[in-house]
Amino acid sequence: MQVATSELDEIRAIERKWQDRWFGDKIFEPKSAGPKKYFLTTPYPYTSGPQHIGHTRTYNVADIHARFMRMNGHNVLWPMAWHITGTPILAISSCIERRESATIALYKNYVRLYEDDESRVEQIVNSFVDPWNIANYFAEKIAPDFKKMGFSIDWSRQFTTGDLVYNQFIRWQYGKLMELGLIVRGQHPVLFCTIDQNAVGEDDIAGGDVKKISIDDYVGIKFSLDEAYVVTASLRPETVFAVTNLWVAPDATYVKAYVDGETWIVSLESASKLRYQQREVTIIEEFQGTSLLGAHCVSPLGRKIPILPASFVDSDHGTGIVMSVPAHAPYDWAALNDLKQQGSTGLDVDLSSLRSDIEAIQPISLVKIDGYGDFPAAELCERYGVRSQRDDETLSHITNILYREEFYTGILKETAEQFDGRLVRDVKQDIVEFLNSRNAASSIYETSTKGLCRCGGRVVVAIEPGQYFLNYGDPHWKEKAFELLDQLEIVPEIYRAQFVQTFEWLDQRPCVRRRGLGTEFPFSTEHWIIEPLSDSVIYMALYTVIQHIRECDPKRLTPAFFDYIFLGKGHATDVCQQTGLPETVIRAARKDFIYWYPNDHRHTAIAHISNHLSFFLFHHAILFPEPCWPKLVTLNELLVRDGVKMSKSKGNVIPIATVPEVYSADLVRLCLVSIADLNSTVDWREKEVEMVKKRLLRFWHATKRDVEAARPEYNGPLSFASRWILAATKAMVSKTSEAAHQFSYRKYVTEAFFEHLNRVEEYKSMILGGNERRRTLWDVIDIWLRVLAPVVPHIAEELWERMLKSGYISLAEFPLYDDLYAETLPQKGFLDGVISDISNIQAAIKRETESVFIYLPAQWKYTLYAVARGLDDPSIKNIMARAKEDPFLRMYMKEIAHIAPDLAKSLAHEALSADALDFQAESETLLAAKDYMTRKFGKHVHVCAENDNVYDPANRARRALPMKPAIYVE
RNA sequence: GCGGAGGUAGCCAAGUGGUCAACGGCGGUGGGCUCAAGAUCCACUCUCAAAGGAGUUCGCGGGUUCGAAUCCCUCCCUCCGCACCA
Repeated sequence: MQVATSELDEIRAIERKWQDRWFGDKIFEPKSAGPKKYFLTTPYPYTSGPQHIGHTRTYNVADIHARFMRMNGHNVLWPMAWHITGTPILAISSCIERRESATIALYKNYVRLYEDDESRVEQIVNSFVDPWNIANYFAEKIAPDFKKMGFSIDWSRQFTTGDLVYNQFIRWQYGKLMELGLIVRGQHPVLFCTIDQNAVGEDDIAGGDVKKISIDDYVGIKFSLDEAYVVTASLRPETVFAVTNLWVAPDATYVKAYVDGETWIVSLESASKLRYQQREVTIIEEFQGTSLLGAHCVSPLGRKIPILPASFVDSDHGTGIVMSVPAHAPYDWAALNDLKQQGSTGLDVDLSSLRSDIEAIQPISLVKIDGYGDFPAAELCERYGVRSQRDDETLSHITNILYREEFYTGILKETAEQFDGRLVRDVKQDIVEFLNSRNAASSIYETSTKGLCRCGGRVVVAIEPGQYFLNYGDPHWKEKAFELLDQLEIVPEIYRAQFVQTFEWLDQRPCVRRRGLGTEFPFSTEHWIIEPLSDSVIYMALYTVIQHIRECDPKRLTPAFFDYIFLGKGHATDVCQQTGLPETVIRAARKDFIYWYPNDHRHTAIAHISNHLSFFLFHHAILFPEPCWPKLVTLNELLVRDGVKMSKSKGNVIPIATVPEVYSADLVRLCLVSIADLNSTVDWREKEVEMVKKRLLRFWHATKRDVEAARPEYNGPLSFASRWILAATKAMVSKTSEAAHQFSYRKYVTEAFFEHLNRVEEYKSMILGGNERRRTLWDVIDIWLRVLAPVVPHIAEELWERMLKSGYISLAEFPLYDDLYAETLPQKGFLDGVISDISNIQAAIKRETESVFIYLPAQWKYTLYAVARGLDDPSIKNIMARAKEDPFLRMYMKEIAHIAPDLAKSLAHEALSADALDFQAESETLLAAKDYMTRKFGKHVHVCAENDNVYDPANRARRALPMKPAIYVE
């Protein structure tokens, strides 16, 4: 917001003017007919709040490309709709209902972007207790925001994923998947709120966006104690071979309970959490942890081990009972150490009766890892200076280090009996089976960290019975998906590997949830809602027909109808009879679908590769025939601000709604593509924006002046400078066109905007005025504006109008490349070299000078160069030999011997010979630029030739070489 | 750990076999303009030399090549994804 704004006012007014005209005239709503159709899609926004400049990056790339394609004669359809499915909107709604101040403040700020009246803001936010109001409010506001960016979207095809039409469409999709046997049922652990009695997502968890909670799959290991099992929970079951004792928290409450018919001893908290995991739990008695102390239980391996107290044990984690493996677990080592040096436990427990047990404990070494001895936990505790089990931070840090090291590189020792020599990471499943064979293992889920639901309830792991899954692991489905992927073009191509990776790894995935907005799952009497990532994968197809069916009675939109329009199954007349829909509607929908599908191009952010985009491809592969498969996916990286990720909590988000006030649409559009290529992060920095703004204004003011009058009359000859700028403009057309086809829009704007602006300014300093210049600039601008139009359409449109052009530049034809005057390009390169040499020399001599003499080399030197270039092997020896054969060159053998070494060297550089000029071209260039150079250096510039008997006091002329004339400054 | 991307001058960042001491921007220095500031323009901004020159540079270390920022190998470091979350 540091950007000074007033000088942009004129641009902003222009932007509003053209947006009104474009959308008023509906120029971005294509006819469903004609050659070269181009169907482009981008994600429909999730309407839980306003869009920010980060989202804008994606749409900006899409828009620039859409505009480029349109100007290149394509019939472009780029529609937009609104995603409202899922729990986030619901979560916000319930926060507002609970009058949660942070959420209310946040949403008031959002609404203030659009409303001036504070009482109205209040009223709108209050209405958000109904989630539909949130969805609808932001859907209505994001569209105008996109218009303010000038995005060339067809707004006539909007829908939301909560519309009845959409629900029918999704039911058809899931009906198909069901028929194909791709939906399966199963049990599945989820995060669950104990108050809401519902599954929770990241958005439901307090601080869930910062502190991620995941589900850990623990192995419960049963230790016999009389008729009961003392159950521990471990992520590393192999350590059962090195267990020396168990730890309990003496102050905590434990229970003896029937769990699925067995008697378990676990903490009270654990018992209640187990109930959520489809277990039958009946508590028999409660007691304090102290009463377990000193008991000896029997490990699954038959070892007798004592139960001891430890203060680090959390009764609310796992089962509240910990398997002690002092050799490999830093906490255990520290706790054991505390006990052995009595008094440092920090617990009010009488250890006297446990003394002999404690003394008897010896750590058991189990895992071999490089760089450590038998007891890595001990080594790490010493290295990090752990004093007691209460050094929680250090212990948790070194536990992580050690567990990772042991898990990925550790090898089990003979202590592990039949698992001796196995890699730790490979052995987990076998250990579980081994324990199971002794009825000593049981699966227990626990959250990775403790969390609360926004409603205040505890988040625990629950097992949902009868969850529906999409079976992405189905071999036939996978095969089809890979087939599609092989044909799919991906830009930037580097992301293909991530798709392959995702495709290989995709397996069963839950596709319904207990709550949220969306489409009810059609094959269950229970209440299941198809979740957001599962209902948003083939909606592109709906865009092609929505205008025909929007007004239809949704009940008539049966599977038979969708089968016909999307798959061509059956006959229109039959469908008409079955559904009661007008046959014209059915036929028109089918026709439009056939015209627009496939989705030629989908552009989105890389975050979607491992989910949305892969699902998009999977579903298309199985539901649609090959000709309807997507053709191209392009991707962009994310956007950060001053090196920091934008997020609500950091308060560094720039909403699109503020763009027209703080910046300008064209400015933001230009910045977003000029800062970084698709495959790198855009870092939004005000300084850089400021720089781009200055250039943009410079372009605007200069070009505005250049097109002030009508096209000037000029029929005279064109000077070198004019021919060069025309050729350079055409070369720019060719370079940008190529860049656009490769989606290198950064290159596109660098070439078309920044560099060309410099070139035009240089041209203006080469030729000061007159009709030739005015006329040439006019012709340059005519081409230039059309190249810039996709990026800065508003300014381009305005200047186009001021040039008295008819029609929108947005719909004009992209300029074509031709090579008229192309010979001036190497000449200009030569001139630049000479100018830079003169500058160098001038800078080096540091004294007042008046004149510059440029000496072009003698003709024989050009001959020598031409001869040398013709050699297969231009070595010094060969050059000399060949020169000797030439009667003309033979006269200069002494000089040639001097030049040959450098010549041989420079000929190794292929490029030098490619743009070689002859004497004629070089002298023409220098003479044409003489006045320009004189002005530039403020000195008389003289162009002479080496043989002229010319003024040459320093005897420099003899150093002249082709492409490198001699220079004397006096 | 697996998979992916990347490490380039004070900072950001282009460049993927020779036109590379390496585009561009920021920052810095000097200068023009101005009463002055801002804005703007010009020059310089690795080291040395100072008539267009030389040397040493592109994470570390090796290798291939007439020639490497660019290709190959070892290592070090950073970022992203690894699921039920949009």
